[in-house]
Amino acid sequence: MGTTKTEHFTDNQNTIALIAKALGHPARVAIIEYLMTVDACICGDIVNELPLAQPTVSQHLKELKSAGLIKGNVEGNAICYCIDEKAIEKLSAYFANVTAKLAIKKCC
Amino acid sequence: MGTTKTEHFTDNQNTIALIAKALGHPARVAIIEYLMTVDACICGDIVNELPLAQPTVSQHLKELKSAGLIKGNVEGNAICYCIDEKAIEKLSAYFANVTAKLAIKKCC
DNA sequence: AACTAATATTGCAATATTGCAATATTAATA
DNA sequence: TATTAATATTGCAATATTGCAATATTAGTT
Repeated sequence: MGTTKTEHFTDNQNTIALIAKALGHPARVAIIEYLMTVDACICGDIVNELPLAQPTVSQHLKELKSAGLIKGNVEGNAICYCIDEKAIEKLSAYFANVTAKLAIKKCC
Repeated sequence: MGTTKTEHFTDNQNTIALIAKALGHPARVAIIEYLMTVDACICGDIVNELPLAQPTVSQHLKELKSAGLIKGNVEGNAICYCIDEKAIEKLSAYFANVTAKLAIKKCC
C-alpha cells in the first residue's frame, strides 16, 4: 500500500502516467514554462525564478529529469538545463489523439 | 510540509498541474482509455475492467471527477461515467502549444 | 418490507511526496 | 591552495497517496 501497482498496467499507460505525474506539481510546470520562455539552455537562474528554497528546486529538477522532461548539461561550474522535447511530444501526441477521438464519439 | 505551495504559482500553472496530477497514475490513465474505447457512457463495468478492488477504483473515479476529467450521471441503480472533454482539451492544447514553441527554438 | 446490485464512504496500514536546514560536492577564481 | 559560486545530497518533519476490508448508501426487484 502507498505503492502504485504498475505491474498490472501496460507499458504505455505507465509511461504516460509517469510523465503526467512529473508535471503534476505547479513548481514543475513553472520550470517547464520558464525554460520555454528563454531562447537557450539556462545555466543557473532557475532557483531565483521560483518561490522555493534551493534544495527544493533541485529536487524538482531531478524529478523532471528522471521523467525525461528536461536535460542537464554540466557546463563548468553551473549546470545548463533545457527541455527534452521527446517526453512532451509524447504527451502532446497522446492527448491530441484522445481529443480527436472524443470529437467523433459524443455521448452524454 | 508535504503540502504543495500553490499560492506561489499562477492559476494556470495550478490548473495544469492539477489535471496532470490526476493523470499521474496508470489506473486513471487506464480508466480514461477504457472510457474512450466505448461508444457511450459506461454504467457499471469499470470495476471489472481494472485489476484493483472496488473501493480503490471508486476512489480513482472520484479523483478523475474532481479534476474535471470525467462526468458521472446517476442512472437509477448505476452511475454512468464518461469523459469530460474540457479538461483533456485544455491539457492537449497546452502541450501542443509547448511542442510548437519548442519546434522553433532549438537549444542544446 | 426484505433482498439484491452497484457504488460510496470510513478507517487503517504502508509508502510516497513536499519542503527545508544543514552539509557536501564540484569547478572556477583569486 | 583557500575562497567563492552553483548545485546536489542527506536527513527530517509534515502531509498526501495508494490500496483494501468492512460497512454504508441507494435504488431497483421480488
